[in-house]
Amino acid sequence: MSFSVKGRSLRGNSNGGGGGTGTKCGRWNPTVEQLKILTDLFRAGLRTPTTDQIQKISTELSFYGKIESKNVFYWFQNHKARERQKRRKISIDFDHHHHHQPSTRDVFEISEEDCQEDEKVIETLQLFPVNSFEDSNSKVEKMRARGNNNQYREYIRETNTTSFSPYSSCGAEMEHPPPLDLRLSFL
Amino acid sequence: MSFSVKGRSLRGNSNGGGGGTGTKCGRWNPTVEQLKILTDLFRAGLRTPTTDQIQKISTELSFYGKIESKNVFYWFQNHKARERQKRRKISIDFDHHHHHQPSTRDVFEISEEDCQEDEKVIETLQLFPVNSFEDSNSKVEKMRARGNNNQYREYIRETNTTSFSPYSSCGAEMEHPPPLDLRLSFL
DNA sequence: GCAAATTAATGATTTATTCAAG
DNA sequence: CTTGAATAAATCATTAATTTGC
Repeated sequence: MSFSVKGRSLRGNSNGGGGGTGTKCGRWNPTVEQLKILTDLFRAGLRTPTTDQIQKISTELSFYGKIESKNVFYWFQNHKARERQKRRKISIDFDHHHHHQPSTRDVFEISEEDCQEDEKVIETLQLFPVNSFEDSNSKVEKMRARGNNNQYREYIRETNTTSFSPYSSCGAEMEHPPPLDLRLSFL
Repeated sequence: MSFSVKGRSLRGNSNGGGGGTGTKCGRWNPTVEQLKILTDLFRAGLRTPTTDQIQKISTELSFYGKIESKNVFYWFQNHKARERQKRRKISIDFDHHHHHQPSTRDVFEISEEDCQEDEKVIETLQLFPVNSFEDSNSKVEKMRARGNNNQYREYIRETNTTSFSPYSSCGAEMEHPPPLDLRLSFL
């Protein structure tokens, strides 16, 4: 019996420099902004940045807090792996599940009318599961027709790199980061 | 505020499935018993029940009132999401309260790394069928079950497995449902 | 006390992701 | 690159709580 006692210590552990206890830095801890940018890059399709890209990202993120190139490298490594892991687990469960039970997906169709005045009526007949093996094909077809989400992945987020950064010029100290769309253009 | 009173004329739906008393059908409204069981299952670690688990749960809960599989599915989806949401909000408040700085850890925006989803501790749930004398306050928050897989989104449209309770036909008198400890064993 | 009015919960849908197969 | 599968997040919509004026 394994609990996953994953000590998820409550937040607020402002470690990595702690409350004035010396200058010792533990491991890198991304700030919200850093995390947001990294996540956006990931969503934009970036998975394994090149050394050059890592360098640029690191530089960009350094505006929001201390960070090293290796942190960026590790982040992508870990994030990619964990996302995959998550999906893989689902797949395993899925297979396992279907190994024990046939898909129940294409069974019946919706009967919006199971709400009825008199609860006495025995709807059991309609509701009885029954084996819909012979009919499954048409049902599946219907499902397919509806279920397709033709949403193509949006790699295009980066496409909007209009190559202009109000911050790139002049050495003015920037107080606030540019909006995301612009920030992503540094790559 | 912010309630969009959208036309959709009410069709005089008085109440949905409330406790097995005469009803029409609005949306499903869990009875206390149903809610208790669902909550217990969630506390026990169940997060994303499989299709067959949903079916069993639904059947079990039908002893207490009308219910459909999809209700169970939705309940877990919503409950899981809202627990997560709640936790996230707490974190934010916590951080605000502590004047967190941008340079420190700032994890409230889902960082996959801290936000552990439901792990897989299926055995835990399935192996402690009975004897779950849950005092409903133990700190087994870490326990997670991952029995998951396919989501109902499509399934629900094709399926309409209303579990009918022997009670829903009123008059019929059946033995009272078993105590909770036993009830949880149906999974 | 009691409903109309308003707010809080929460059931039900839709949308946006991710990985991976084709 | 496209599409299939399976969500989780965001949102919509309806019901329950509650507040409020009488």
